[in-house]
Amino acid sequence: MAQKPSIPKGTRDFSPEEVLRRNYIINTLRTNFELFGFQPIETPSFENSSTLMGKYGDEGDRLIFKILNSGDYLNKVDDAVYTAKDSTKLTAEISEKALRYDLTVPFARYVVQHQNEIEFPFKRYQIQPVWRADRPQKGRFREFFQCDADAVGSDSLLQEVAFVQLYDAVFTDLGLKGTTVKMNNRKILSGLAEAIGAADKLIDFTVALDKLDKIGEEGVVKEMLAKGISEEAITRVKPIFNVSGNFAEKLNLLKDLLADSEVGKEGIEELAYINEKIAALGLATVTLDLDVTLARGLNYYTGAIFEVAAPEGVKMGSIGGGGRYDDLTGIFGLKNMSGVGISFGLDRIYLVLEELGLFPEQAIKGTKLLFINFGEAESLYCLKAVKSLREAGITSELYPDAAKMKKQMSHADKRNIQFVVLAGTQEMEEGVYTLKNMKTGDQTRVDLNELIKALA
RNA sequence: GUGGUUGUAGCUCAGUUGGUUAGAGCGCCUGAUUGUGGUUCAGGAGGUCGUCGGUUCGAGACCGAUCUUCCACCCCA
Repeated sequence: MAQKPSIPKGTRDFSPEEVLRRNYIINTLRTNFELFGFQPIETPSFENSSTLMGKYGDEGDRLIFKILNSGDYLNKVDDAVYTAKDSTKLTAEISEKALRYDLTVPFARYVVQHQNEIEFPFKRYQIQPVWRADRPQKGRFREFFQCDADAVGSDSLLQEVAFVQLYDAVFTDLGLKGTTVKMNNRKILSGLAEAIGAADKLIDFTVALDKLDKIGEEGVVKEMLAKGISEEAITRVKPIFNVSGNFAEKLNLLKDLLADSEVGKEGIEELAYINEKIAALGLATVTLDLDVTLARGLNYYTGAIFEVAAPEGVKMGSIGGGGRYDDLTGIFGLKNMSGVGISFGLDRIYLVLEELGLFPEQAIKGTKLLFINFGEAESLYCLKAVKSLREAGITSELYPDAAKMKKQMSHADKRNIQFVVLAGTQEMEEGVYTLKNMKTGDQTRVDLNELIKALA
């Protein structure tokens, strides 16, 4: 079947069942975002290249989908650039638009562009697809949705507190028990690097540290050595490789390590503040934890760092993450605008809910009742009932053709429709409907009012 | 971007060192059953073996390219 049509790699079609389930998650997110006072915005699928390029590092630039200019774009290219075959330079000349790579940079652009209309602090949420020219892997696609909530224009740590509560509210609503919100702080990481005399190697240090649960202590040490961090420095920082205890106990250990680091102490204070407030307010299902190894290649996070781990026993990486960036909008010329935000990993949450069987039947049901079509007169009789049922909020429909009964029944069965109505001449004469429960096989004759009552 | 891996019916997969007409299960269609689906029984349809090229008397199998799948790295949600 060579001629079979296909979709680009890393993209997906969603079946009706999948869309219903995704919508269930998205609706839960949207409800809670709004409950917490976040306002929805949307931005275009594509931006000017200049808005996106250079914001995600060299690696990021490579992964941005570029959109070819319209018209005879090659004809306008500088001859020297064309003959040189320098892809980077050529790209700039033949493409001036690119697909959205994440929601954060467009949001920063939005804030700067509309700064005079926005009332600060501004809290927005945004649920839209983004695109990356990455090589697909399990759970990694070239088109996927991001579900972000961010707050700009406030340095208050109460924002961080609210985000922990937001995670708690969402995962509680989804019935997902046992998730852990892991927190860290960029200032602690800076402090650690400083304390061991490797302040200049902060990024290498954190990237290596972040891999602890993946490659183990030995692997991390090896990578740090390879990056030029001294053995002595590594020995000093080793206690954090296997810290245990609760949030406060871990903080105490850090206090010793970071006693001489101003920035480190600041980070500890921030985390302690957040932990105290959360402890006083209480959480329903989420556990708040401190994870010093949390670093997630986040060059732009300056304060809090969040990551959400799925319940233990579920083989799944993080299902959410976020953090604070003090200079969110600086790249677009608006200084001193601090932002903090979190993201929910829709696809991964979907996989976790599916694995644990947590999608509620109710939220994903389609049509509840199908009327079997026996002919012209009977259809009209049925359609009158359909109208009343729909007014009563009951999803119902009439099979469009007077096809063989077997075909219609089988259709109801395959679509998982729980009830069918058989209404032929007999029922019409008596003004009743034969209602059949497809699960139990039970059949009863009811009038319209009873029919509505039976399905409500 | 680097290294590997996968592709045979709608789906999941067999297919011997290269040898007639490529199979199974499930699904699909028809009938048993003209007012009863899901179960059962009988029958049937459906494949240029991802694509293009090469080796060979002969290729689903071997070689090359390309696309696709999945995995590791890089990076990331």
